[in-house]
Amino acid sequence: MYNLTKGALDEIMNGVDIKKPVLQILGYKKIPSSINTDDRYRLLLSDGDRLNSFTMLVTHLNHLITNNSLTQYTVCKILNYALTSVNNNGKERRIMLILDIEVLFPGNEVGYKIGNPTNTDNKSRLEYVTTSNTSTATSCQTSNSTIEKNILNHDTSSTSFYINHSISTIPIAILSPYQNRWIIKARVTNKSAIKTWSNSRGEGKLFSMDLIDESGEIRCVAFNQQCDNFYHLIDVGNVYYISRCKLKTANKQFSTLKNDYEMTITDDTMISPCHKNCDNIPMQQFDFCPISQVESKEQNNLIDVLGVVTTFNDIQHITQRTTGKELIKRDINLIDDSGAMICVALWGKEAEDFDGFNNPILAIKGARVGEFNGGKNLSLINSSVLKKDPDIPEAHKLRKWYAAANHLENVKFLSRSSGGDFNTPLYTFREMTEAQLGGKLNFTDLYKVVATINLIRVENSVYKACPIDSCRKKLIDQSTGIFRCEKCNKDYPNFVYRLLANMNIADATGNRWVIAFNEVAEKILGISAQELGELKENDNDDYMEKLNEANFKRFIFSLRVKSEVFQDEMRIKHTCTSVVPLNYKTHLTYLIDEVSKVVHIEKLESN
DNA sequence: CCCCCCCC
Repeated sequence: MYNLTKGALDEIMNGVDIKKPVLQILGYKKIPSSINTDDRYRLLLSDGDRLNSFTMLVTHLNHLITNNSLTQYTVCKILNYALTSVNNNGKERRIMLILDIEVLFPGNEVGYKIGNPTNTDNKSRLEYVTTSNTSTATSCQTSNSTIEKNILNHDTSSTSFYINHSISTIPIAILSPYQNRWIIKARVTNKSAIKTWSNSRGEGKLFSMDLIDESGEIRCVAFNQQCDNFYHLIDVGNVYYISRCKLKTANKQFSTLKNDYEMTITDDTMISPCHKNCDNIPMQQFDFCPISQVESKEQNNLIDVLGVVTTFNDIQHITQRTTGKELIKRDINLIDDSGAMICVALWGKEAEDFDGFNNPILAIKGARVGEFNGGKNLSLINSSVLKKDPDIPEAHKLRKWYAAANHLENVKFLSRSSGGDFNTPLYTFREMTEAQLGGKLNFTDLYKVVATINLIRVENSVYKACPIDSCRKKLIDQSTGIFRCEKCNKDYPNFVYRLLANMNIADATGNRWVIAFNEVAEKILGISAQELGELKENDNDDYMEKLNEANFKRFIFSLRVKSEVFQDEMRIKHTCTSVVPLNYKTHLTYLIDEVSKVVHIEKLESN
């Protein structure tokens, strides 16, 4: 009824590569773990003849235990495993590390122990084992040092020396601070730039890289001298033999890599390129989260996404508030077949060099989830990896999806920019009036309009305001260096400049008088309230010129309609709540599904 | 030994 691969366990423990053995689970045990590390599970396996409990599940398969997929009597196929050894009270013990497993028959369906398996004897553990297949990597105390000398002291030109040898490497998944004298064979999937730091504990430089093999992944950091020694030897995408790094507990806060540890390069570390038999070492691994699901992710979560670039903004120069540091940022919009679109922030050189034309596909590992204006967004952080047009099946699938029509219909926009609100309609002035008359637009509703500034009223565009945050009323200048606030009923020696831009803006269908205050007015005028106030004080011509510069500027205005009674007359007031500059380079990120309308307006205006 | 990820 159930065909187990009889005799497989003994053979596996003796280093014979058994392809996909079928085994029965007779039990499992949680291995006590230290704080901050994942639990490890040890399985009791049977091949029908023999029992063996020196088997371990790789931690990223722990969910199979917790979701009860690997219960007693389960018959499963071991799709991939690695043989390794651990130090067990001074004795070397071979361990079968299960890297991938498929349940053939659930335990409750099988319901009994197959055959009458007996304990394997786990002796002869120190003999050297050759393996022709690197998937059954082995580690053996006695042979390691010789191999290390042979392979790692060679310069890169003579790497062919060891290519066909069975090098005793261990899987990344079992690296721990308690393992020494190991070698791993791993692919570098990401390499940071060299970074310098300076703090109370000292200063220095470092670079880090992400390493991956069949069993797992780990971050590796090189400081100072080692940073200089190794930085130029490492190429992203290549496979290396790496030995003798120091392991320490990883700080999960800064990395998405699935490993409890990270490693530091030491004086003794040796790194040697491996050019052959690397096909089994995986490339970058992603765990893509559908964009629609980002909505329910918590702030600061690190996630992987795959999406098509629909639009991208110009770079922005930003001053970091806390440090005054100049930052370069670029926002791009990603869409995927989950029907959602999200704004992703790139920083620094990555932002500067980014080319988003022709709708590239981006795979991003470890982007940070942020919240703004009630929406969600993503931001690349130091440890994030950005891959453009990756050659992976998911990307090809997404490309096909994007090439088909309708992908921008019914898109859910997860991000809210400060400029435009996706939820507000884009109207022409005529449409806005019709909407009001038709009862579609309430008097408190926001709407957007693409318009040009005809004229800014010069009078009162900048004024001296009450320094009290909650007041901000226009002060009466006593001409004695004392300013009176009638609202507070107080005199102040100081004031703050505030802006009030009273503008006439027009599109092809009409025009309106609108008012923009402070931050929004600063954006429109391209000058801070303080600067404009000083300009007005010092040089009226410069002040006038600055204001006139704003004429004929084009924006997407977000406007709020408000009615008020003024001198017994009902008036409608339009307040500008935000603006997005419209220039030929700006991609209208927030207007994806309304681009045709913008184009339509532009045509009208050019007539 | 480092990086807590920037801005609207």
